[in-house]
Amino acid sequence: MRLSSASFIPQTQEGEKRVLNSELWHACAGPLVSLPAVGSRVVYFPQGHSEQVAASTNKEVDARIPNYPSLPPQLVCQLHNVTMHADVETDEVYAQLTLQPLSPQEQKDAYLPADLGTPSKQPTIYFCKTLTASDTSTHGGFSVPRRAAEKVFPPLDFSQQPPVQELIARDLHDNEWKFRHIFRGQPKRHLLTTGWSVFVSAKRLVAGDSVLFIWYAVGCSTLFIPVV
Amino acid sequence: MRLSSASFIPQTQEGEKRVLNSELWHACAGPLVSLPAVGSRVVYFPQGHSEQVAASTNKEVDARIPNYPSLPPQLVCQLHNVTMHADVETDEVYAQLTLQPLSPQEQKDAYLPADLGTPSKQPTIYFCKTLTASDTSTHGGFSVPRRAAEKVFPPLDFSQQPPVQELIARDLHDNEWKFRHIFRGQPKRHLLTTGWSVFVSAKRLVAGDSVLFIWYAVGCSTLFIPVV
DNA sequence: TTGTCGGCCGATCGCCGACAA
DNA sequence: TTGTCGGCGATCGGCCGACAA
Repeated sequence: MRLSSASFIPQTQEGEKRVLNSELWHACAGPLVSLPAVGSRVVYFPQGHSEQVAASTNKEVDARIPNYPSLPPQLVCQLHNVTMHADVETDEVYAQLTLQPLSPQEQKDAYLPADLGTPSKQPTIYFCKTLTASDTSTHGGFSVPRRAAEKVFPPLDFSQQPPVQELIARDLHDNEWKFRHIFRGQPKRHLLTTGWSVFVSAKRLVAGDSVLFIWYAVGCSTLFIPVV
Repeated sequence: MRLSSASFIPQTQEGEKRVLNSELWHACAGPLVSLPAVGSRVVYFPQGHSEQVAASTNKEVDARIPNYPSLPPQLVCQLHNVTMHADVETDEVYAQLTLQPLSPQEQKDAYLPADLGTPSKQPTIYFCKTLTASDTSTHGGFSVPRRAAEKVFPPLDFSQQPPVQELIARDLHDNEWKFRHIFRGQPKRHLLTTGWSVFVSAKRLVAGDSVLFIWYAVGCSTLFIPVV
């Protein structure tokens, strides 16, 4: 079971992009995941790390994390850098932390309480849906929950019949995805049609997987190209 | 550019299968590749190995081959085991050698001239073709060079009109592939049709890639099921 | 001898509202 | 409100010989 995500993010500046992707990263990671602040002190458990990597990759871990017999079970470290990543194949999010072990003297020299990390902020304008069999079949498109569409997608032009627009979104890897968003049927409902199946097959989504959309209202108008 | 291969190998016994896959492995590796015999002495160059791995994977090699500053530039080793492998994704062949470094004393104790390796024997009954645009397009099948088909494929029943049969082959991973082999057209030519496109997409073959067929005449008749 | 193409037909894709849960 | 389905048109896959390199 996997989670795919897309955000409607304008590519205005590098700085802004990084901030927005950080928000998408946290939205995918969930509210329980928090990252410690750069400069704070963290305790690193080599053995636990080895076991977790071995469990998640089902591979021998020796080649990646050499077994140093002299390594202590836990190390007090200073956090130098934090970068957010997403697996190229699965979109699974993970973070890379650069740690520097502190000598016993350094630990005494300037003791500071450990940073517990800033709690992850969930974006308010987003929705997450578990995909149904119909959503992932080749027979049709993606049925968008009504309140989700009204909250997250830019408003449709209801003077058109039927109301329809093109959505352009970007995923964690900054890939661009285009979706045809239409409001049709009896009773009326929001659907993503053209472009949806490409996304499903590219992300290898199956029923039971989840998809997450977030939206930034600011400066996005140019990205949503209304279809005449 | 990649090489895909398939052999028409009966799955009679484990032992025979191993021998046959060894032949397919050597056919893919090419005549210049030879493997030293188990028990012989080989010289291992850690630095050269690191550089080669780094070049072929385009990745940092530090994580896989730790840099031991005290490691000598070359090590005389005894070869304990040789296993042939093929990459699951690309079918690229490679071998895994288990080496044990010999102490200076051991090297002196029983000096034997280094084994230069048994030269790789190319199977006589095989053919290799570089795929054309037509071979890999979705429009049609695979055009088999006439002499290659007559040499490697089992003979067709020309009393049928057109002559046609089903070929069952196995690749290096022991996966089974079925191809419809037909002799038709004006002028007449050998073609692989049904089943070919599945192979192309599964192996992700493109024009310029090569495909290699080998055939063992002994005991293969049951594997070639004539289509009525 | 064989690489590419037009023709053709069947399978699949994917958009539509109907309908019911 | 929304998951699934039948209907259907459009597209694509893939088998055929024609033809020429």
